[in-house]
Amino acid sequence: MIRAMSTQDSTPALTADDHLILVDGSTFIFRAYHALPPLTRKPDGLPVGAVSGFCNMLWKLLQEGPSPEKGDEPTHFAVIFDHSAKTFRNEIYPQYKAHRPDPPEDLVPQFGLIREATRAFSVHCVEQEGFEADDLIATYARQAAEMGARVTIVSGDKDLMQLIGPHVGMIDTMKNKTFGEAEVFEKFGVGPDKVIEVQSLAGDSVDNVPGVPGIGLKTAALLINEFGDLETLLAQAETIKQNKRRENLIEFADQARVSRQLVTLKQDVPVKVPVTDLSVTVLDGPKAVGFLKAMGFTTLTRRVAETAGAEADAVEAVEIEVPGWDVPDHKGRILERSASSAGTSAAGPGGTGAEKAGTGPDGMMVPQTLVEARAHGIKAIPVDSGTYETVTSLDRLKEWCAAAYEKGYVAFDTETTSLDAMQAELVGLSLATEPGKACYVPLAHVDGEGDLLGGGGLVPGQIPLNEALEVLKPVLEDRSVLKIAQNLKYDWLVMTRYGIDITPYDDTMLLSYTVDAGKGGNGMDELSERWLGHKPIPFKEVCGSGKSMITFDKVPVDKASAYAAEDADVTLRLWLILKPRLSGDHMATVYETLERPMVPVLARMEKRGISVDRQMLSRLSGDFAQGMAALEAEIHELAGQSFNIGSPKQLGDILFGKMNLPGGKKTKTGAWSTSVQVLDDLAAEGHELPSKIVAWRQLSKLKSTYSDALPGYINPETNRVHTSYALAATTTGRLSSSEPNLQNIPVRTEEGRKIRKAFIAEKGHKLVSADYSQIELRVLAHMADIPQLKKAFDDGLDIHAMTASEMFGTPIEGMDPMVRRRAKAINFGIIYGISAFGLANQLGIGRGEAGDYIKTYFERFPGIKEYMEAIKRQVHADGFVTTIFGRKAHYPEVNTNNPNHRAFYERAAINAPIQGSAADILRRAMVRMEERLDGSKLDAQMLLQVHDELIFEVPDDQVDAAIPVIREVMENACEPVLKLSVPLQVDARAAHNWDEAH
DNA sequence: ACGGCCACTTA
DNA sequence: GTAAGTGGCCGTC
Repeated sequence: MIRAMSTQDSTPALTADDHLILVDGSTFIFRAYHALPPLTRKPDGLPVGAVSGFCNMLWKLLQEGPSPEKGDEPTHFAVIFDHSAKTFRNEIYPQYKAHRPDPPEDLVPQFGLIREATRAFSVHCVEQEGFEADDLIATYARQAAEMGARVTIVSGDKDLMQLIGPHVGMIDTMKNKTFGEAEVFEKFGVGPDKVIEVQSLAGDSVDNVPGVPGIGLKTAALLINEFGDLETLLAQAETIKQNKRRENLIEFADQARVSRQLVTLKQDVPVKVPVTDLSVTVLDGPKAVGFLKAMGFTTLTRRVAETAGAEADAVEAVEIEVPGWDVPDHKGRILERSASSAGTSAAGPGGTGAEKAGTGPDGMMVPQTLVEARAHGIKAIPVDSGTYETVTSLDRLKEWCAAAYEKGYVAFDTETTSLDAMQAELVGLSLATEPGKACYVPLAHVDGEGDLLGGGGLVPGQIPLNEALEVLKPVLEDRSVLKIAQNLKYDWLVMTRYGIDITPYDDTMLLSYTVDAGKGGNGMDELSERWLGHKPIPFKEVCGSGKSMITFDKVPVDKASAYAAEDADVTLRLWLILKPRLSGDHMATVYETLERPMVPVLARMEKRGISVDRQMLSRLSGDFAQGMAALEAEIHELAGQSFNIGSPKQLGDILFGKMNLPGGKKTKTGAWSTSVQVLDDLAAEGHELPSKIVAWRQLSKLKSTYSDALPGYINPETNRVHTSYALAATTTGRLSSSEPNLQNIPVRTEEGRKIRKAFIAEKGHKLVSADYSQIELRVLAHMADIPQLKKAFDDGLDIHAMTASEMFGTPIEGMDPMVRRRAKAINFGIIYGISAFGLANQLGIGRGEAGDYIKTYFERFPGIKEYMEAIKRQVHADGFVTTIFGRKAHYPEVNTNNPNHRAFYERAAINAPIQGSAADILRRAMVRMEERLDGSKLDAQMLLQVHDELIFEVPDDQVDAAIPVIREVMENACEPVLKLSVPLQVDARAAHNWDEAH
């Protein structure tokens, strides 16, 4: 509740019981504007997104204070703003913050509104000419701290971190992150008192603080930790060993001193409003309600009215004048959204999402806020690796298993000798049953001190591996205990090799992917920082990296224990937070049907692997090398000199410098472009060299990426290649494949297909390739409901020829192949969120002509145009789009003001439901395929997935029986939940190698 | 030793 | 114009 304090007669000094909150208003405005979805006031389109974020933040702070604990409510409170752009710093260094662009036009009117909002909440609003908000904050913070009061700075600005100390804390409400000395140390590598020294060396490109060239944060911290402060360092600069570093420190000493002045906050501003005057005053209910009503923030209006005891209906919205705002800004780009949905989105972690949140119409809590409440509770228990148990006896292990039974769930994680699950050996295993309650069970640590003899012996005190697994197996396979893991596929694969098939299970990575795809990574470290505000011990701190990396079994047990148990602890906490987020919007169905069941399916596929013909690849490498050598000689001859053909830089110098060919195109970084397009153009002008370069590059790629590299992936135990599929790597729902990537094995050229021929079936078997024909166009025809397309698919027509016929009026019979090619390019373009620029590039025609094609296409297929517009509306309003099965793909930055970025996200959003729905269908097919083949008499095994294709290995005599089963499962993959209005068609073939099967 | 850039491979 | 991963080069660590 708001603390009522009198300010009438006296302004007493602050005491230890007081708590001053200083809100950095200026930075908040910018951050809120960029982080939150745009929001405009209903009647006139006045932009108010940042205002909304600000009001919600302010209200929450006034109500609760910066932390949920009781007694943290502020007694003193002020919002501090920058007065004008020019400050005393510009006199020291004119370029300071000089390259800042003007604020976006729809932000400008919100500056004044936010000051008004501050006053409407009866909060002090302070700014002073000649000083930045940061200086005022520094001054107030120092004064209050000297009086013994606590100070909380509300800001995300790292420049304010120098103020942090015993009395002064900092909180970033937008990221839900608090900063103490530990966080400062993490960021700057020094304590708050040395932040200035580090900043003066490292500089800051955002504020245009120069610093010393060649010195970044890391080096700066190193130097300051060694020398203490800037002046000492500069005085002893001659003693620095590194040549360049020493020279720069000497040459740019004065620049560093100026930088120091720029970053040092002024703590003695002659403030016009004394700190004692900043006490919290009684909220003027009607005043606040009047303002909020005028802004159209219905939810917050109601809440404030309830709390302040004001009758919302009785209060008139105040008139708000915004200079220069009379014409509504409707460029069709910022869509109106209900105030209630925008209102609370600032509160959640990862808060850029615009999903439905907050309170329902009757004020009841809906899941999103429950999730927030829960997250808060979980965060309150610190992650502390000192509290974990190292389990060294069977009795203790049994206790932990009993705790898992008691709870009904347990988070677990395996530690192994390798990132490759097919070669990894179990080293230990961690468990967690409650936040903060976790253990590590070391099983195979060795004392490998690296000496030549000795070492290699098991560290004493570990439970024998087989005995531990005997105890754990019943728990890991018990239906009544849910096993929770992060990226379970890895652990599942490791454990299945030890004879344990984990079930049932949840996977926090897949939970995150289901609800937040597109918002960022789903790795544990990232999720931990996002949801728990905690940075787990990095793997490389335990095992090192690069050449000096050690395997986990060589890690000392205590160190391993801290790392491993923390992983289980964090995993459990993430589950507690993420699992409830599945409620609503069919997210649980998506998780249960498209994500979770994929884990064992993919694990089995990876485990099976595929055979490659090592000799064939080796011969190919030889052939490619010969071809390259011949081309190399010709190329050097034509160039008149020897150079590295693989270096685009050197090649550019030769072609466009020495030989003076007409270049023209440049890359992003300003270098000459030597892309195929450029080289092909040169070849078309009759130059001999470029086409040889293109041919050389093709061979070089085939050799290095495929024929040379693939044999290195053959597992010595199985003699097969085992790729790794990532389930949560793409925004759209596709899988990705790596180490090696088997989803980009060459197919287009004759030379390339030789690589594909090296993928072979085992003796007595065939490879069967089954691929969906035009699955994305079919999905589009269904989603956008296009009669001509649907009919064409029903009738089994050539879809590109039909498109051409529809567009250009030419009959399908005897059609010019070039006409069909254009239509095909357009069909692909549609799937990719077409642009005239892209189509023109693809077809080698002018932008205008390409635009005409698109126009004609939209006239013939108006439903496609409508579909695209609907998607754009949706992604701007909600921040995400959905597939036919309800999978979400988020585009949190789609509302950016950069027109190019905006268009890019719009195209991606148009593509996502098409690509993603197809990916969903594949996933459904794969899950069922595994069940179906498993339950049949067939010995057919699913080995690979390549986006629209599945590859199987089938005994010779079962091929004819397997193919109809495979087709049947794939063609009916949508059913029974969805009846596609277009048939799915699957083509399947069998052969000894992949090239001929495809 | 690591990361950005460029080029090339697939659906 | 969409979605991915890998390898070589090259500059900064």
